[in-house]
Amino acid sequence: MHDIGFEHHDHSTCVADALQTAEACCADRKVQFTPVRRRVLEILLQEHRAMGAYDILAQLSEEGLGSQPPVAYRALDFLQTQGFVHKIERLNAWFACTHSGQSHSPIFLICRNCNQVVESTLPGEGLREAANTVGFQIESTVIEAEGLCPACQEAA
Amino acid sequence: MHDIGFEHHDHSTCVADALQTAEACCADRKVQFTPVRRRVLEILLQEHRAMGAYDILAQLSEEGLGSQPPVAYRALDFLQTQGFVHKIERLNAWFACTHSGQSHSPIFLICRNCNQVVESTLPGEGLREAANTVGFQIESTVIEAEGLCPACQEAA
DNA sequence: CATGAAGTGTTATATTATATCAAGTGTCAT
DNA sequence: ATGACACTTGATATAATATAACACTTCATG
Repeated sequence: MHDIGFEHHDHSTCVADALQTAEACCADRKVQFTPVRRRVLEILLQEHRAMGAYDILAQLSEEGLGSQPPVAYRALDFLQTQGFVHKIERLNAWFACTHSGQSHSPIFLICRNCNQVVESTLPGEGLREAANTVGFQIESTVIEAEGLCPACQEAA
Repeated sequence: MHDIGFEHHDHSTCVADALQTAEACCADRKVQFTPVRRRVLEILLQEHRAMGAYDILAQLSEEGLGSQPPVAYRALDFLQTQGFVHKIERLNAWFACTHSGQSHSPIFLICRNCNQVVESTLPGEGLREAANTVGFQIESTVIEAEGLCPACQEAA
């Protein structure tokens, strides 16, 4: 039993479960869940924290799974596209998704002191309320949406 | 008259106005609105787009206002602290605030095609609704909050 | 005039991310 | 089976973003 997230959490089975979910998901979608991709996801699940690409690369490298940046970035891009990990823009770091498989718009609560990250979802009421329910004290927020502006929608 | 934001906008006076607001604000707060800081804000206001720190630095450099990265980053940090510019994490770029002086939680709509950025604020209803009102089509969102988790609040 | 706080100049370096080309692997239509 | 293609990986190089550290100046103030 470890402290994971902002509360106690039994971490012993969730890594294996999440890997299995991802594997099944890839089979469904007919995309390849290769050893490197699997291992990168596993590392992020085990550590259960936001990790830099180069932290992950260091682990891969120790295990002979590749030692150059593109190896890590490709795997991370793949996992992100499949929705298994998210990039935390504020930290330039990556985080294993805790709702893999389900389509969702995640929000992240990042502790500036211990660097712990918790993934949540936006309830109807808003970000402040989501934070309140877990006792998180917000100091600053990043809210950005990417898409097409009206002019570019017309042009397309 | 130029197209600024997602609609027509008279840009001729707003740069000067914003600079004046910033100047007054700095006087109030007894912080220094130095030439470099002023010029960086002016560049961002004039361009009215998200710019990389090195784009700004290039302009400063042409004008003899400093040629090394720290010059730009220091000015940007200052302007951000004062609330005159925001960092767009998704783009690693900086954007002059369109609501300087007022305290606010900004949200940003970023067009992936033309790279135009519009700053808005979160109305009661939420991000989707804010986008809808200006005709922006959201494809992905970044919602991150930084602060203190419950454990670190206790420790403090 | 000594002192300290804030700002700038400068060198060096750290950190994050991508472009590009070569080579291996599997699928599948012919 | 084999040639064409899509996809993945290996490897080299480099780009882009950001910070550490130290020297120097300026200016307000005790």
